[in-house]
Amino acid sequence: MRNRTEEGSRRGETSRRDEILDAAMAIADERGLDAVSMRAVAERAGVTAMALYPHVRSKAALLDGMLGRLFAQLPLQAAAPAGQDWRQQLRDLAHAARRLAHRHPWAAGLVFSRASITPDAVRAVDQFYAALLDSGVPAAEVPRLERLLSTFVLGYAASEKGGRFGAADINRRIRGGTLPATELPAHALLARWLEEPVDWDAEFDADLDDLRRLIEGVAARQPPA
Amino acid sequence: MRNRTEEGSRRGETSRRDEILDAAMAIADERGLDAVSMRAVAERAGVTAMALYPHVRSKAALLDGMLGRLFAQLPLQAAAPAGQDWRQQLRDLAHAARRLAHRHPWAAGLVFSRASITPDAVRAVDQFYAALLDSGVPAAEVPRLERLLSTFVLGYAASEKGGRFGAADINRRIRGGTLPATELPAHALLARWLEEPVDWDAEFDADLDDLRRLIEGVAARQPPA
DNA sequence: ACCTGAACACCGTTCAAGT
DNA sequence: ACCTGAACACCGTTCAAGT
Repeated sequence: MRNRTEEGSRRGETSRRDEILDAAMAIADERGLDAVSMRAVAERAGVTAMALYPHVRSKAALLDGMLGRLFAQLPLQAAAPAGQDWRQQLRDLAHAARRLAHRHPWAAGLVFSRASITPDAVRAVDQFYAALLDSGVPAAEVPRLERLLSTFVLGYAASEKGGRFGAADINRRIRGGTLPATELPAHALLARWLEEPVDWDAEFDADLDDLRRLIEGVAARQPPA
Repeated sequence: MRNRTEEGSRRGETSRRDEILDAAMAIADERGLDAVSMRAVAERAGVTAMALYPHVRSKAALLDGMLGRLFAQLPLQAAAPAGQDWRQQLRDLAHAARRLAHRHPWAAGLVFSRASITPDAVRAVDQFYAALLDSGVPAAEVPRLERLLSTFVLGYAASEKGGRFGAADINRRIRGGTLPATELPAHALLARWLEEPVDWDAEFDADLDDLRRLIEGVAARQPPA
């Protein structure tokens, strides 16, 4: 039933469910995830809150549906032409995921808090698997490396948007404040580099380069068949 | 003011604020993060909800305080004797963080959604920095690699607890269900390995090994001074 | 200084009732 | 089949009032 709805939406038939998810995503984009209440979504969809329940089982299901919509956009954005270099394919997927997280800041945090396994999410993972298989990594290692890479990419996006990385800029304040410098010897040694502002785009690319080398290292551990 | 309270608590003086945070963490451990309401925390602390506000500015501040308490336990658990091998130090820190996330499943998701920069969190980062400096990585690269590693470790713990990794077990169901196998060519090739249950402890260790090699690779790019 | 009671403007969800 | 109104048991937070 729900599957038919999702498959229907893939063929361009805009269902009631899709209208509800669109309303919820618009509210999250404009006013944050906390503003997404059943009542607010309903008002935007031009209906009462209780009218949502036949289309989304619960608020949790609504949040899962929002994530599902995002994943649906991911493989399209990456749009990897077959036969492309696996390095470029992985880079494109990683950049597409980060771009999506920038456009929808609520998404990165959400992805860690629910097991959202929509068909679209599986399709994106399949592209990941294909690129890793191309790299020459042993098949038995592919699922693990996909999880390693996707965990990093999603975690990076979530850290940027959630503010975890913001801590870097405040290190100086803390260091000069409550904590004596003797308690933070490594910070003292790194002071010169901690005071420079960080280029998050460049850092993401540098990380992806190092992770590509990690993959090549795993591939080299065992000669390809 | 707040700093005096935190420093006080480090010296064993149990403040009112600490009692409140203890109550909140106990509720989160027992009944999940959603059960942590101001009213529930107050009841457990033997007081009305409004009496909390002089001690924690808001519910958001209460959540930050809970994370702060967790970070306070992190460096102690790792308890790195000076002069220990940097590889062992990083492994210990990673394992301590994951153990903490297992004991308090609500924490991993929370850490990505707020910029919690308590003195204790900075202390933990300092240990990370120190180990990376020991590895021979250029100082300019240390902050980036600390973020790369901590993002992975926290993301891994959050994925385990939040259910994101659970998707692996369900891949079969999806594959046999709504999606035609032709749309998931890489899943088809990997079927043999996707059907085996995953040992998450072993996978975490394998990931840490690969990341250690990544660090050694960065260190080797430029000869140490 | 610290706590309380009542109140305000919200939540997610159920259920009987309408058409 | 689809939607509504009223209701239930909650939220976080403010504020005047108590001691």
